[in-house]
Amino acid sequence: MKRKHVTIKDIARQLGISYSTVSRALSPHASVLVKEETRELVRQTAAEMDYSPNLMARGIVMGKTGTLGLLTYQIFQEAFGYQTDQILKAADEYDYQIMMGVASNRTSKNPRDDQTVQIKQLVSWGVDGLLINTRGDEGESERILDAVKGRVPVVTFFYSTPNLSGIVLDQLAEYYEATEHLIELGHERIGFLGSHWNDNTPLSNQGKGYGLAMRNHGLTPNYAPVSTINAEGGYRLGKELGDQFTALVCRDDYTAIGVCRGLRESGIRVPDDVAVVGYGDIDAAAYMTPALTTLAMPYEAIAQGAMDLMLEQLEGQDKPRQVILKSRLVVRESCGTKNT
Amino acid sequence: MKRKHVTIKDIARQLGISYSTVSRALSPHASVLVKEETRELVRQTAAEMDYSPNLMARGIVMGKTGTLGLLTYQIFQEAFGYQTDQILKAADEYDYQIMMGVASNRTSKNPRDDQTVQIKQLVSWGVDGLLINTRGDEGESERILDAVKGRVPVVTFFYSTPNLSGIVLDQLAEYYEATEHLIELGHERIGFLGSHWNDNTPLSNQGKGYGLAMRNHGLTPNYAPVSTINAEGGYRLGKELGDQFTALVCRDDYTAIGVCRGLRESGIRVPDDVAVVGYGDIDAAAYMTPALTTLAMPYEAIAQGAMDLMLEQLEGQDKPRQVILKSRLVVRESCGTKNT
DNA sequence: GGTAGTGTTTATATCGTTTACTTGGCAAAG
DNA sequence: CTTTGCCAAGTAAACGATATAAACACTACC
Repeated sequence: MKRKHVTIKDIARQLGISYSTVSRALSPHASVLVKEETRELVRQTAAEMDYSPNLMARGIVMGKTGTLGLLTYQIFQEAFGYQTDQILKAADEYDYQIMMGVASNRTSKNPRDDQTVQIKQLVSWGVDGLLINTRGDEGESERILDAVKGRVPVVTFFYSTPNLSGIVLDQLAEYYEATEHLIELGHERIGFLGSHWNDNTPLSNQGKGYGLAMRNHGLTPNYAPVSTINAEGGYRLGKELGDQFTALVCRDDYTAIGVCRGLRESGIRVPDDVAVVGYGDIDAAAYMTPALTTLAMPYEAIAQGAMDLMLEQLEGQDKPRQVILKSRLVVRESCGTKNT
Repeated sequence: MKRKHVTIKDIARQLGISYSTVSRALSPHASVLVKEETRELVRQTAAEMDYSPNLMARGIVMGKTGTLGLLTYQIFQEAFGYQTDQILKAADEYDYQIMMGVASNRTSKNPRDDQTVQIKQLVSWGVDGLLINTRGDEGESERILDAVKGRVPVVTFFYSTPNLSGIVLDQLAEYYEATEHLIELGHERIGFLGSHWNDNTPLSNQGKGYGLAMRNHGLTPNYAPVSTINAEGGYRLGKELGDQFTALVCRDDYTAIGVCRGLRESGIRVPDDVAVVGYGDIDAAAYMTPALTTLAMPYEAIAQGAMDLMLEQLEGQDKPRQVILKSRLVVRESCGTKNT
């Protein structure tokens, strides 16, 4: 089974012409230089012979590939999926192909899961730029900067990364708004289900926004740790929460869904006894019972914005620029109403 | 802003040795041929100079890239995410890098969304093989075969593709089992919410399995069309279903979640009045109220199996082979119990 | 001292492209 | 009838790597 790919030389040999002519005829930049007649002939035989250009060869000589690297993690969650889909679409709009890298938390024999390793891998593959879905952890910005070493432009999105261009989701403001909404509904014993509320990572802005809103209204913040983004963690916590709170702000929709279940199994009703707010607005959020009040992230704007920043850098601009976006609070059933 | 990448020649010049020595010293295949001393020296200066190998150049001369193309669609749904994640993991296990293509249903100015176009693109990028998440539509097998033209090995997964190696999910058996479970619970007016039940696409096997189970138990199948995989479609249908059925088998979990909501809004209780079964076992399924009875797909086995088939073909085997897998029925609350 | 035999390094060809740089026609101009 | 000017096609040099063959040391042996 020989899997020989047809090359430009094969076409040239077949037609008895030089291969540079074939190259010119097949060139996407139709900046003349070849007789229309031969161009047509070449194009036609190329199609007949199932020729497909070797993009590696092209990339190597042109010095660019028309490809952007997209680095994500936890691809299996809906929010990441929506985000990825929008990025794909935005890149497509400008004729860029996306090469994906996933740096998950999963452990494997080789250290591919590491963000740094993935970045180097993508750079080695010759991407023209790097779009990085940040996770908001300690020293992330420096780590990225160090891995890239200025070889390609970088645009991050989601959590802020100083010294790098990026789209930042203002989670502090988002969680302030969500918490304030609960306060306005009359709640006082409001808990935050999340992580990193007292360190200085960008990830901590969720808890910070919540805490600020609480204190600004003379209330005492009360945090409960949920370290992973899944329903299980929320569920377990929900079962042991008791009547400690009358409202809960969650780090994500999965946790919110889990906590609703856990509360219900302990005989606590949502929203009658406890109001719940999630984050992400996954597809199920609007259709579960009770329908989940949540913060809907502006996926499309993030993707569009990230792409804009990328194009800006590809055109030479190298001063980092940050664009701040904010999720929209979608009020549904799970947070209850004023007279509860 | 010059973004010159460091090459093997730069290192050679720096060290005053020939670049072929550098190449060998840096070679991953440690099949000797270079003095340990120089190897170490080269490795070290390479690291210092932030050298990263140009994988395109390597790929072009070696004739293979260590990369597999993964073609998916509707990446934003959880099931696809889980599947992709498992594929990534399985590929990683064998030191293959995944290059992703997404052929969604979305419309864009250029026809990139087309499966055929994506396949050609991935082949052009020099992938060593193609893993294709099939969608089960008309003529898919021929379309893939025609786009690939035997240039690279192909392994499909999910829906069956004659003449191609692949992992097939036996949806007929799965839906037979789910339907039979409902029948055993005493239901007779069972409806199917899905699509393509009366054509001959692989996609129609869901409806076929349901229909077969019904008829084998002397019941009459009753189909309701749901063409997209989201909660909205199920929701709308749920609101107008009335008391037509006492049980529903759905094409996916999103539809199931939507239909539960729709039914509830019409004053119909799940599972007391209507039992519901979904497909996919997304994270929310186990934690919603009522917890969703659903078919859990064997993501890991699919990924592992697909990878095995791929390796088999990479090693020269070119006789197509199909492996059949089956989802597991996870019984939860939404289908109720015997004495309803 | 010449031949053999190792162990290392260096030239050189190659992979599939693009892209200056040339060359070969052929018509218009001098 | 030579010169100028264009257009189209051919030559050859990159691009960044690998691989094979050739060159070079240096020790060992007769």
